[in-house]
Amino acid sequence: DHQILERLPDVAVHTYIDRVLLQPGTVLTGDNRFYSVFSPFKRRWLSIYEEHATGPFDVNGHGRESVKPSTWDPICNCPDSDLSLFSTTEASAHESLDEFIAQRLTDYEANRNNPSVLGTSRLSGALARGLLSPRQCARAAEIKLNRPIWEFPNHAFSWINELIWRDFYQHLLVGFPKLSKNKAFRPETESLRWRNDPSDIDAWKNGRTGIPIVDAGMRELVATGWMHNRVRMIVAQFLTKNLLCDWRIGEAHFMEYLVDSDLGSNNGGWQWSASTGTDAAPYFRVFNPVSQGETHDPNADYVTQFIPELASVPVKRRHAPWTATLPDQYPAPIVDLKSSRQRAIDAFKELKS
DNA sequence: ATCGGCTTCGC
DNA sequence: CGAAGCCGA
Repeated sequence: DHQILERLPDVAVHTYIDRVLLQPGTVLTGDNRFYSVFSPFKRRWLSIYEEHATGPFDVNGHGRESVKPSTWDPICNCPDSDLSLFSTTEASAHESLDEFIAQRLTDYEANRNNPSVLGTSRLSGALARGLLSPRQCARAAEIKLNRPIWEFPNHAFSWINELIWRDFYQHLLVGFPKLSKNKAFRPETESLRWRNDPSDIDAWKNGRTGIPIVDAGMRELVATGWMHNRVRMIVAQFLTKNLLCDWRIGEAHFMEYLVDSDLGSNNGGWQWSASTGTDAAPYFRVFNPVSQGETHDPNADYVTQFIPELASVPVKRRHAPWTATLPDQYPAPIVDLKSSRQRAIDAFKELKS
Protein backbone atom coordinates (compact mmCIF):
# COMPACT_ATOMS: atom_id res chain seq x y z
CA ASP A 1 0.00 0.00 0.00
CA HIS A 2 2.79 2.40 0.90
CA GLN A 3 4.56 1.78 -2.40
CA ILE A 4 1.40 2.44 -4.38
CA LEU A 5 0.87 5.69 -2.50
CA GLU A 6 4.42 6.79 -3.30
CA ARG A 7 3.88 6.20 -6.99
CA LEU A 8 0.62 8.13 -7.07
CA PRO A 9 1.55 11.45 -5.47
CA ASP A 10 -1.33 13.30 -7.10
CA VAL A 11 -4.04 10.92 -5.95
CA ALA A 12 -5.81 11.72 -2.69
CA VAL A 13 -6.03 8.55 -0.62
CA HIS A 14 -8.11 8.20 2.52
CA THR A 15 -7.73 5.15 4.74
CA TYR A 16 -10.14 3.99 7.42
CA ILE A 17 -10.33 1.28 10.05
CA ASP A 18 -13.40 -0.51 8.76
CA ARG A 19 -12.68 -4.21 9.12
CA VAL A 20 -13.15 -4.03 12.86
CA LEU A 21 -14.81 -1.77 15.40
CA LEU A 22 -11.63 -1.13 17.40
CA GLN A 23 -8.20 -1.20 15.84
CA PRO A 24 -5.99 -4.16 16.77
CA GLY A 25 -3.40 -3.04 19.30
CA THR A 26 -5.76 -0.63 21.07
CA VAL A 27 -7.37 -3.21 23.36
CA LEU A 28 -4.62 -4.37 25.71
CA THR A 29 -4.22 -5.83 29.20
CA GLY A 30 -3.09 -3.80 32.20
CA ASP A 31 0.53 -4.54 31.30
CA ASN A 32 0.09 -3.78 27.60
CA ARG A 33 -0.18 -7.28 26.25
CA PHE A 34 -2.70 -8.71 23.82
CA TYR A 35 -5.56 -10.56 25.47
CA SER A 36 -5.85 -14.27 24.81
CA VAL A 37 -9.13 -14.79 26.68
CA PHE A 38 -12.34 -13.39 25.30
CA SER A 39 -14.18 -12.25 28.44
CA PRO A 40 -11.52 -9.86 29.75
CA PHE A 41 -10.94 -8.68 26.17
CA LYS A 42 -14.62 -7.91 25.88
CA ARG A 43 -14.73 -6.01 29.18
CA ARG A 44 -11.82 -3.82 28.10
CA TRP A 45 -13.22 -3.52 24.57
CA LEU A 46 -16.54 -2.21 25.92
CA SER A 47 -14.91 0.33 28.22
CA ILE A 48 -12.89 1.69 25.29
CA TYR A 49 -15.85 1.65 22.93
CA GLU A 50 -17.97 3.48 25.47
CA GLU A 51 -15.42 6.27 25.66
CA HIS A 52 -14.22 6.48 22.09
CA ALA A 53 -16.94 5.13 19.80
CA THR A 54 -16.67 7.00 16.53
CA GLY A 55 -19.47 5.45 14.52
CA PRO A 56 -19.18 4.80 10.79
CA PHE A 57 -16.94 7.11 8.82
CA ASP A 58 -18.40 9.45 6.23
CA VAL A 59 -16.67 8.09 3.18
CA ASN A 60 -18.94 9.64 0.60
CA GLY A 61 -17.64 12.81 -0.95
CA HIS A 62 -14.20 11.41 -1.67
CA GLY A 63 -15.16 10.23 -5.13
CA ARG A 64 -15.63 6.76 -3.70
CA GLU A 65 -17.44 4.15 -5.73
CA SER A 66 -19.46 1.43 -4.09
CA VAL A 67 -17.89 -1.97 -3.48
CA LYS A 68 -19.21 -4.37 -6.05
CA PRO A 69 -17.71 -7.78 -6.68
CA SER A 70 -19.39 -8.93 -9.86
CA THR A 71 -19.67 -12.52 -8.69
CA TRP A 72 -18.77 -14.79 -5.81
CA ASP A 73 -16.89 -17.15 -8.12
CA PRO A 74 -13.41 -15.85 -7.31
CA ILE A 75 -14.24 -16.09 -3.61
CA CYS A 76 -15.51 -19.60 -3.09
CA ASN A 77 -15.25 -22.87 -4.94
CA CYS A 78 -18.95 -23.54 -5.32
CA PRO A 79 -19.62 -23.99 -9.04
CA ASP A 80 -23.06 -25.47 -8.51
CA SER A 81 -24.00 -23.37 -5.53
CA ASP A 82 -27.06 -21.28 -5.07
CA LEU A 83 -25.47 -18.14 -3.67
CA SER A 84 -28.63 -16.09 -4.03
CA LEU A 85 -28.93 -15.74 -0.25
CA PHE A 86 -25.86 -13.54 -0.18
CA SER A 87 -25.52 -9.95 -1.24
CA THR A 88 -23.16 -9.22 -4.07
CA THR A 89 -23.46 -5.46 -4.07
CA GLU A 90 -23.03 -2.85 -1.38
CA ALA A 91 -26.61 -1.70 -1.86
CA SER A 92 -28.09 -5.16 -1.39
CA ALA A 93 -25.84 -5.78 1.62
CA HIS A 94 -27.32 -2.71 3.27
CA GLU A 95 -30.81 -3.91 2.42
CA SER A 96 -29.97 -7.22 4.11
CA LEU A 97 -28.65 -5.39 7.18
CA ASP A 98 -31.76 -3.21 7.41
CA GLU A 99 -34.02 -6.21 7.00
CA PHE A 100 -32.20 -8.12 9.74
CA ILE A 101 -32.28 -5.18 12.15
CA ALA A 102 -35.95 -4.53 11.50
CA GLN A 103 -37.21 -8.13 11.49
CA ARG A 104 -34.89 -10.45 13.38
CA LEU A 105 -32.56 -8.61 15.77
CA THR A 106 -34.95 -8.88 18.73
CA ASP A 107 -35.29 -12.65 18.30
CA TYR A 108 -31.61 -13.17 17.57
CA GLU A 109 -30.69 -14.71 20.90
CA ALA A 110 -33.68 -17.07 20.85
CA ASN A 111 -33.18 -18.25 17.28
CA ARG A 112 -29.47 -18.02 16.57
CA ASN A 113 -28.67 -21.64 17.35
CA ASN A 114 -31.36 -23.30 15.28
CA PRO A 115 -30.05 -23.94 11.77
CA SER A 116 -33.51 -24.70 10.38
CA VAL A 117 -34.78 -21.16 10.94
CA LEU A 118 -33.54 -17.84 9.58
CA GLY A 119 -32.24 -16.69 12.94
CA THR A 120 -28.75 -15.35 12.30
CA SER A 121 -27.96 -12.22 10.31
CA ARG A 122 -26.23 -14.03 7.44
CA LEU A 123 -24.15 -10.91 6.97
CA SER A 124 -20.80 -12.68 7.37
CA GLY A 125 -20.14 -12.70 3.62
CA ALA A 126 -20.85 -9.00 3.23
CA LEU A 127 -18.65 -8.24 6.24
CA ALA A 128 -15.79 -10.42 5.06
CA ARG A 129 -15.85 -8.98 1.54
CA GLY A 130 -16.11 -5.35 2.63
CA LEU A 131 -19.63 -4.70 1.40
CA LEU A 132 -20.53 -3.77 4.98
CA SER A 133 -18.48 -2.59 7.93
CA PRO A 134 -19.06 -3.68 11.54
CA ARG A 135 -19.38 0.00 12.42
CA GLN A 136 -22.34 0.27 10.08
CA CYS A 137 -23.84 -2.83 11.69
CA ALA A 138 -23.48 -1.49 15.23
CA ARG A 139 -24.81 1.92 14.24
CA ALA A 140 -27.86 0.45 12.49
CA ALA A 141 -28.71 -1.48 15.65
CA GLU A 142 -28.18 1.61 17.84
CA ILE A 143 -30.56 3.62 15.68
CA LYS A 144 -33.18 0.88 15.79
CA LEU A 145 -33.02 0.52 19.59
CA ASN A 146 -32.40 4.23 20.13
CA ARG A 147 -29.54 3.68 22.57
CA PRO A 148 -25.81 2.89 22.55
CA ILE A 149 -24.77 -0.76 22.42
CA TRP A 150 -23.68 -0.87 26.07
CA GLU A 151 -27.28 -0.18 27.03
CA PHE A 152 -28.72 -2.88 24.80
CA PRO A 153 -30.99 -5.51 26.36
CA ASN A 154 -29.44 -8.98 26.40
CA HIS A 155 -31.42 -10.36 23.49
CA ALA A 156 -30.00 -7.74 21.13
CA PHE A 157 -26.57 -7.41 22.72
CA SER A 158 -26.06 -11.04 21.94
CA TRP A 159 -25.64 -10.04 18.29
CA ILE A 160 -23.20 -7.23 19.16
CA ASN A 161 -21.28 -9.85 21.11
CA GLU A 162 -20.65 -11.68 17.84
CA LEU A 163 -19.20 -8.49 16.35
CA ILE A 164 -16.88 -8.29 19.37
CA TRP A 165 -15.81 -11.91 18.76
CA ARG A 166 -15.04 -10.89 15.22
CA ASP A 167 -12.84 -8.06 16.53
CA PHE A 168 -11.20 -10.46 19.02
CA TYR A 169 -10.09 -12.81 16.27
CA GLN A 170 -8.66 -9.97 14.18
CA HIS A 171 -6.78 -8.71 17.24
CA LEU A 172 -5.33 -12.19 17.80
CA LEU A 173 -3.87 -12.23 14.28
CA VAL A 174 -1.97 -9.03 15.05
CA GLY A 175 -0.97 -10.02 18.59
CA PHE A 176 0.05 -13.57 17.76
CA PRO A 177 1.56 -13.68 14.24
CA LYS A 178 2.09 -17.43 14.34
CA LEU A 179 -1.67 -17.82 13.90
CA SER A 180 -1.17 -16.57 10.35
CA LYS A 181 1.60 -19.11 9.80
CA ASN A 182 -0.33 -22.35 10.08
CA LYS A 183 0.68 -22.78 13.72
CA ALA A 184 -1.41 -23.77 16.70
CA PHE A 185 -1.70 -21.23 19.50
CA ARG A 186 -0.92 -23.94 22.06
CA PRO A 187 2.44 -25.32 20.92
CA GLU A 188 2.13 -28.62 22.81
CA THR A 189 -0.76 -29.61 20.52
CA GLU A 190 1.65 -29.68 17.55
CA SER A 191 2.86 -33.09 18.68
CA LEU A 192 -0.61 -34.63 18.71
CA ARG A 193 -0.71 -37.70 16.49
CA TRP A 194 -3.60 -36.86 14.19
CA ARG A 195 -4.96 -39.86 12.31
CA ASN A 196 -5.80 -37.96 9.10
CA ASP A 197 -7.42 -41.03 7.54
CA PRO A 198 -7.99 -40.19 3.87
CA SER A 199 -11.32 -42.02 3.61
CA ASP A 200 -12.59 -40.32 6.78
CA ILE A 201 -11.61 -36.92 5.39
CA ASP A 202 -13.29 -37.73 2.10
CA ALA A 203 -16.51 -38.79 3.85
CA TRP A 204 -16.47 -35.62 5.95
CA LYS A 205 -15.96 -33.33 2.97
CA ASN A 206 -18.70 -35.03 0.96
CA GLY A 207 -21.29 -35.26 3.71
CA ARG A 208 -21.15 -39.08 3.89
CA THR A 209 -20.11 -39.68 7.52
CA GLY A 210 -23.43 -41.23 8.49
CA ILE A 211 -23.98 -38.59 11.18
CA PRO A 212 -26.89 -36.49 9.85
CA ILE A 213 -26.14 -33.10 11.43
CA VAL A 214 -22.53 -33.36 10.25
CA ASP A 215 -23.47 -34.42 6.73
CA ALA A 216 -26.19 -31.77 6.44
CA GLY A 217 -23.69 -29.08 7.38
CA MET A 218 -21.05 -30.28 4.94
CA ARG A 219 -23.62 -30.48 2.17
CA GLU A 220 -24.95 -27.02 3.03
CA LEU A 221 -21.42 -25.66 2.71
CA VAL A 222 -20.91 -26.96 -0.79
CA ALA A 223 -24.46 -26.20 -1.91
CA THR A 224 -24.66 -22.63 -0.63
CA GLY A 225 -21.13 -21.41 0.17
CA TRP A 226 -22.20 -20.95 3.77
CA MET A 227 -22.87 -22.98 6.91
CA HIS A 228 -24.81 -22.13 10.05
CA ASN A 229 -22.51 -21.21 12.94
CA ARG A 230 -23.79 -23.86 15.34
CA VAL A 231 -23.27 -26.51 12.67
CA ARG A 232 -19.75 -25.23 11.94
CA MET A 233 -18.81 -26.06 15.52
CA ILE A 234 -20.41 -29.48 15.30
CA VAL A 235 -18.66 -30.51 12.05
CA ALA A 236 -15.37 -29.05 13.30
CA GLN A 237 -15.45 -31.02 16.54
CA PHE A 238 -16.46 -34.14 14.65
CA LEU A 239 -13.48 -33.82 12.30
CA THR A 240 -10.91 -32.91 14.93
CA LYS A 241 -12.13 -35.04 17.84
CA ASN A 242 -14.16 -38.01 16.61
CA LEU A 243 -12.11 -38.48 13.42
CA LEU A 244 -8.96 -37.07 15.05
CA CYS A 245 -7.97 -35.12 11.94
CA ASP A 246 -5.72 -32.08 11.98
CA TRP A 247 -7.78 -28.88 12.30
CA ARG A 248 -5.80 -27.37 9.40
CA ILE A 249 -7.52 -29.79 7.00
CA GLY A 250 -10.91 -28.43 8.00
CA GLU A 251 -9.67 -24.86 8.08
CA ALA A 252 -8.44 -25.12 4.48
CA HIS A 253 -11.66 -26.75 3.29
CA PHE A 254 -13.75 -23.98 4.85
CA MET A 255 -11.51 -21.31 3.32
CA GLU A 256 -12.07 -22.84 -0.08
CA TYR A 257 -15.86 -22.99 0.08
CA LEU A 258 -17.12 -20.24 2.36
CA VAL A 259 -18.40 -16.96 0.94
CA ASP A 260 -17.37 -15.42 4.27
CA SER A 261 -13.90 -16.97 4.36
CA ASP A 262 -11.73 -14.91 6.68
CA LEU A 263 -8.39 -15.94 8.16
CA GLY A 264 -9.06 -14.54 11.63
CA SER A 265 -12.55 -15.85 12.24
CA ASN A 266 -12.01 -19.14 10.45
CA ASN A 267 -8.70 -19.95 12.11
CA GLY A 268 -10.05 -18.79 15.46
CA GLY A 269 -13.12 -20.96 15.15
CA TRP A 270 -11.17 -24.05 14.09
CA GLN A 271 -8.59 -23.71 16.83
CA TRP A 272 -11.36 -23.17 19.36
CA SER A 273 -13.10 -26.36 18.25
CA ALA A 274 -9.88 -28.34 18.10
CA SER A 275 -8.82 -27.15 21.58
CA THR A 276 -5.53 -25.89 20.17
CA GLY A 277 -6.27 -22.18 20.39
CA THR A 278 -6.64 -19.20 22.69
CA ASP A 279 -9.52 -19.58 25.05
CA ALA A 280 -10.33 -22.87 23.33
CA ALA A 281 -12.96 -25.43 24.19
CA PRO A 282 -11.63 -27.74 26.93
CA TYR A 283 -10.50 -30.92 25.18
CA PHE A 284 -12.64 -33.16 27.37
CA ARG A 285 -15.83 -31.37 26.36
CA VAL A 286 -16.45 -33.06 23.02
CA PHE A 287 -19.71 -32.17 21.31
CA ASN A 288 -22.02 -35.10 20.79
CA PRO A 289 -23.43 -34.52 17.29
CA VAL A 290 -26.61 -36.49 18.03
CA SER A 291 -27.50 -34.51 21.14
CA GLN A 292 -26.47 -31.30 19.40
CA GLY A 293 -28.81 -32.12 16.53
CA GLU A 294 -31.69 -33.07 18.80
CA THR A 295 -31.25 -29.91 20.86
CA HIS A 296 -30.79 -27.37 18.09
CA ASP A 297 -32.71 -28.94 15.21
CA PRO A 298 -35.50 -30.58 17.25
CA ASN A 299 -37.83 -31.30 14.34
CA ALA A 300 -34.96 -32.46 12.11
CA ASP A 301 -36.02 -29.91 9.50
CA TYR A 302 -32.43 -28.91 8.81
CA VAL A 303 -31.05 -32.41 8.31
CA THR A 304 -34.02 -33.34 6.15
CA GLN A 305 -33.54 -30.28 3.96
CA PHE A 306 -29.99 -31.25 3.04
CA ILE A 307 -30.35 -35.05 3.33
CA PRO A 308 -33.68 -35.81 1.65
CA GLU A 309 -33.04 -39.58 1.82
CA LEU A 310 -33.69 -39.37 5.57
CA ALA A 311 -37.36 -38.59 4.96
CA SER A 312 -38.27 -42.25 5.45
CA VAL A 313 -36.82 -42.25 8.98
CA PRO A 314 -39.20 -41.30 11.82
CA VAL A 315 -38.55 -37.69 12.86
CA LYS A 316 -37.64 -38.74 16.40
CA ARG A 317 -34.88 -40.99 15.07
CA ARG A 318 -33.68 -38.76 12.28
CA HIS A 319 -30.56 -37.51 14.09
CA ALA A 320 -29.55 -41.14 14.72
CA PRO A 321 -31.01 -43.05 11.77
CA TRP A 322 -29.01 -46.20 12.56
CA THR A 323 -31.37 -46.73 15.49
CA ALA A 324 -34.21 -47.13 12.99
CA THR A 325 -34.27 -48.68 9.52
CA LEU A 326 -31.40 -47.06 7.66
CA PRO A 327 -32.35 -45.85 4.16
CA ASP A 328 -30.42 -47.67 1.42
CA GLN A 329 -28.83 -44.47 0.14
CA TYR A 330 -27.57 -43.26 3.52
CA PRO A 331 -24.38 -44.64 5.12
CA ALA A 332 -23.98 -46.09 8.59
CA PRO A 333 -21.76 -43.98 10.90
CA ILE A 334 -18.08 -44.20 9.95
CA VAL A 335 -17.04 -44.05 13.63
CA ASP A 336 -18.49 -45.08 16.94
CA LEU A 337 -19.22 -41.80 18.72
CA LYS A 338 -18.47 -43.06 22.21
CA SER A 339 -15.14 -44.75 21.59
CA SER A 340 -13.87 -42.07 19.18
CA ARG A 341 -14.66 -39.42 21.78
CA GLN A 342 -12.58 -41.29 24.35
CA ARG A 343 -9.79 -41.79 21.81
CA ALA A 344 -9.57 -38.01 21.32
CA ILE A 345 -9.59 -37.27 25.03
CA ASP A 346 -6.81 -39.82 25.57
CA ALA A 347 -4.74 -38.35 22.72
CA PHE A 348 -4.98 -34.88 24.25
CA LYS A 349 -4.20 -36.20 27.72
CA GLU A 350 -0.95 -37.68 26.43
CA LEU A 351 0.27 -34.26 25.34
CA LYS A 352 1.05 -33.20 28.88
CA SER A 353 3.51 -36.01 29.57
C1' DA B 1 0.31 -13.41 44.89
C1' DT B 2 -3.87 -15.21 45.14
C1' DC B 3 -8.06 -16.35 43.25
C1' DG B 4 -12.30 -15.94 40.57
C1' DG B 5 -13.51 -17.42 36.39
C1' DC B 6 -13.29 -19.39 31.75
C1' DT B 7 -18.85 -19.07 24.46
C1' DT B 8 -21.56 -22.44 22.60
C1' DC B 9 -21.32 -29.44 27.36
C1' DG B 10 -21.72 -34.68 28.04
C1' DC B 11 -23.55 -38.07 30.74
C1' DC C 1 -21.36 -32.64 38.52
C1' DG C 2 -17.10 -33.69 36.37
C1' DA C 3 -12.79 -31.81 34.07
C1' DA C 4 -7.02 -28.91 33.06
C1' DG C 5 -4.81 -25.42 33.69
C1' DC C 6 -3.97 -20.85 33.40
C1' DC C 7 -5.40 -15.96 32.26
C1' DG C 8 -5.76 -11.40 34.15
C1' DA C 9 -6.54 -8.08 37.78
